[in-house]
Amino acid sequence: MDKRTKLMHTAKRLFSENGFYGTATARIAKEAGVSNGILFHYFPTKDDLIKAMYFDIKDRIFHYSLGQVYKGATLKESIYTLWLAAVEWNLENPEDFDFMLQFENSPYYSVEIEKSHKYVQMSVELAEKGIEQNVFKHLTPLLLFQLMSSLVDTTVKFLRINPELQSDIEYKNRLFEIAWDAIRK
Amino acid sequence: MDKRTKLMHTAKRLFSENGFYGTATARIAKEAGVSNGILFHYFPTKDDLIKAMYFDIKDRIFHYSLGQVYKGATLKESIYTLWLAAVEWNLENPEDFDFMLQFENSPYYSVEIEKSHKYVQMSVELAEKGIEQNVFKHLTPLLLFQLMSSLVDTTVKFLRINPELQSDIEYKNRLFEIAWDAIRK
DNA sequence: TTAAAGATTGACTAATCAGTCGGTATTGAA
DNA sequence: TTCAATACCGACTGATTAGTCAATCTTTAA
Repeated sequence: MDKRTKLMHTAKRLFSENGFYGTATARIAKEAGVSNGILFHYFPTKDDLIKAMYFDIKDRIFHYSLGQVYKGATLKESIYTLWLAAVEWNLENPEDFDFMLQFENSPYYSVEIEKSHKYVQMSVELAEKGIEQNVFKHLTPLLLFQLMSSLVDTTVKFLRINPELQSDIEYKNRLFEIAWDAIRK
Repeated sequence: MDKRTKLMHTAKRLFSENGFYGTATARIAKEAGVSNGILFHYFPTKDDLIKAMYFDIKDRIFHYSLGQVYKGATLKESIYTLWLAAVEWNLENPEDFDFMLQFENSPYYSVEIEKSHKYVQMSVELAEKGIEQNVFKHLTPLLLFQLMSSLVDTTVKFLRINPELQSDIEYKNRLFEIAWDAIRK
């Protein structure tokens, strides 16, 4: 693993444990086993590091999710697949999840940043389709996506505190129905 | 306004603009027009200040919401009133809203802190009632509350970017139906 | 073989920060 | 009026922080 990646891994762990505030760049470098200087070689500022990490995480969850949906699936099936992919990815990557929540609720975040990502663009397109087909409630597509996302986040938080339910696919299906009922007509 | 309150007001503004990370205690004191020492007189540490602010905000939204519900209301009416109260309070107090989101998604936060508050306790009781009456989905009451809360947050964020919809009560009702559909049987 | 570009180091610094402290002013109850 | 508790001040400090820099090593391609 190259040093740039090592830095991001360590930073992710420290940020999710101690927050942006509580994590010194020197500590990131030290625990990553690299020099202090190399951190600023790859990321000119601490903020650059934080932003780079955010886009990296979004990319990874995007590719993971995309690999799950299959052509010819109904709209509900596609939504279900994406919902489940997001839930499971976040459960399997708790540090990424914590980091993302922190980032998205910090002053770093803006709607522009959100919209700029392919993951959101794809989801919005799907929402548009659902509205056209009269399956979803007639609301702004972006809103439907945001509602869905926040329900995914809440579901993940809940399943983290109740790990015994994580493998119960029946229960997960019931959790999906919440999200589905929220957006469907 | 006493200095303790002044400090909390200023801190709220600065934290919501620049985050916990980006806000120095000295700056809070300066912009509040009080001495540096008095901040630490009332709040032994910066963390104490942050936590005190969080509980203060939760108290205020709790009393505001409680004043809105009336006896003899149906379950759906009560939920609607609480939903609307939360949405409007957050819209009218954007700094409190931003502060709270930041806090709840930072390492400061835990389920214990959440459960400790009367606002949550009252909401959970209401959720239990809804489940008993077979009106709500049969899921953990705390989960139903958390889902509701996250839908409120998303709604508030959305209405902030679309201010022209804030006074459209018809539209707000449609936004409420999302939340209602999510939790009802 | 050479030379340029990129990777890497770690000691260093100027700025900033949370929190202290010694002292003064104000209040309120006895 | 007294006295103790509390409110308040702001200069101060020791620790920490993000970011720099001059130097060395490694890689690559001509």
